Amino acid sequence: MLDRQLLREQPDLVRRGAARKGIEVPMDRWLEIDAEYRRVRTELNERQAEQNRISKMIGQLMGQGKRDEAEAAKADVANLKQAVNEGEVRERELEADLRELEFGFPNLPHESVPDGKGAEDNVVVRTWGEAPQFAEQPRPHWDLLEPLGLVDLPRATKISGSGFAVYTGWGARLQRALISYMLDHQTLKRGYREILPPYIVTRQSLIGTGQLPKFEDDLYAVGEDEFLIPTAEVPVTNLFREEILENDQLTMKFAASSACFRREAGAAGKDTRGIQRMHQFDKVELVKYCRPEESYDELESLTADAESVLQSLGLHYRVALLCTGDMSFSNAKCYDLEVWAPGVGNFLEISSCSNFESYQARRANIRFRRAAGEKPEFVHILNGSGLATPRLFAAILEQFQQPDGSVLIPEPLRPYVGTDRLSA
RNA sequence: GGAGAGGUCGCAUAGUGGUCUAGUGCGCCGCACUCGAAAUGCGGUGUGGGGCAACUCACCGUGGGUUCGAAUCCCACCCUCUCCGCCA
Repeated sequence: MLDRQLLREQPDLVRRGAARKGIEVPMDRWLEIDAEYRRVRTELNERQAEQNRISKMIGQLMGQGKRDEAEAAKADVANLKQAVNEGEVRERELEADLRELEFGFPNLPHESVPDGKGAEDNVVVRTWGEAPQFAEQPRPHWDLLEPLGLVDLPRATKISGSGFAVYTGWGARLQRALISYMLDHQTLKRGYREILPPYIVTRQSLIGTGQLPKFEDDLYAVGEDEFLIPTAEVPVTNLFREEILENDQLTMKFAASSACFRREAGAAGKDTRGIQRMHQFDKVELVKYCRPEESYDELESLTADAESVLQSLGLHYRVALLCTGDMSFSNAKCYDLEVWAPGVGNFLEISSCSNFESYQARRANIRFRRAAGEKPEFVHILNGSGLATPRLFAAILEQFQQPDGSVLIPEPLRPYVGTDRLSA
């Protein structure tokens, strides 16, 4: 959601920003309705004031026992009452029309975001580590999972359908270890507060973070108004919905692990092999609430926090700054972390670190007050995966596979997994 | 799931149809008094919207309704608490 003041006063800025994302917004239509809305509002305002005045007078007349005059005043107010009712209906319609249009306005890209059409125009801003060298062609993770007994995909399909994984034995243990390791890392070393959120949220929460009303088909519904979370971002960002925070509470940093559920309707073709794209997966999500002037510094440090997991495990990766054409609807700037998968022969997207500025805060009505007596302002909200487990799992298998078919566990992970090597 | 009680301005409370544009206490902010503080006194202290402004409108869990007028009456729903049932 964008600021109405901004839409009103700088429509060209909004139009241009949306155009950079390849979206044409109905700006003229919005301005037209807004003008009408304000006209109706002002007129309604005056009529309500008049009605209140007369009603108060009737009260006084009744108190003085002047019944006839009171009855006369009642007759006078009848027309006014009808006009007020009609005005209220009209106002509600216009307000709903405005909101509907506003849901279709994307967040505007930050000036530092490069223009572009799609993934090919993203800019790699840095690369960390070296790609491990192999004497022979390294195997993709889907060829390693079964021999090592880590995942049972056929049986997962049998019990749940395609797009699900059953982690077995050391695979299940590695999965659990990754989550514990990342949570410990982010909470103990990077200052995040741990959150274990519910996996089901209401429709209202999904509107707050922007998945609804546009992307209902991507979600698993478990009732009329309840849905499985597609990411812990949803419950964590909604924690402070409709609240006004104190200035000294900011910046707040949360690390939440959860299962994530995504239907991704019709997701045929891309990245379907192995465990790269699942309907259910685990993820540690980082969420920050901060003051507006700090959000771009916070984006850099959030990205660094997510990267630090990969660095601590010694995984080769790169960071891409997404271009306007590849970034999502509601963010203003976004870095993707891509981990090297030598078996697949590609970098896998393992984290997206985004600054939403006030876009989500405005939808979810999350504000803060700089000092007593001052007007509340919207906070800026950021989030990023830190990290998603299936692709991290896959990258570890591929980067640390050995000639004998075993996989070395990175040093810091060993206490969590309970072994230094996975072998058949 | 059943029965009962309840949801009012940060907190606590008052308010059962018309000076409620919601009172009072606490807290908070400002001012006065003071060398300073405490105490005391005075004033202020919610959110959103419209208007250049004076000002005004909406909001007493949410949504409807009755009425010239609703915190107050009616209907539906949500949530909290207590008890009962069921359950990991």
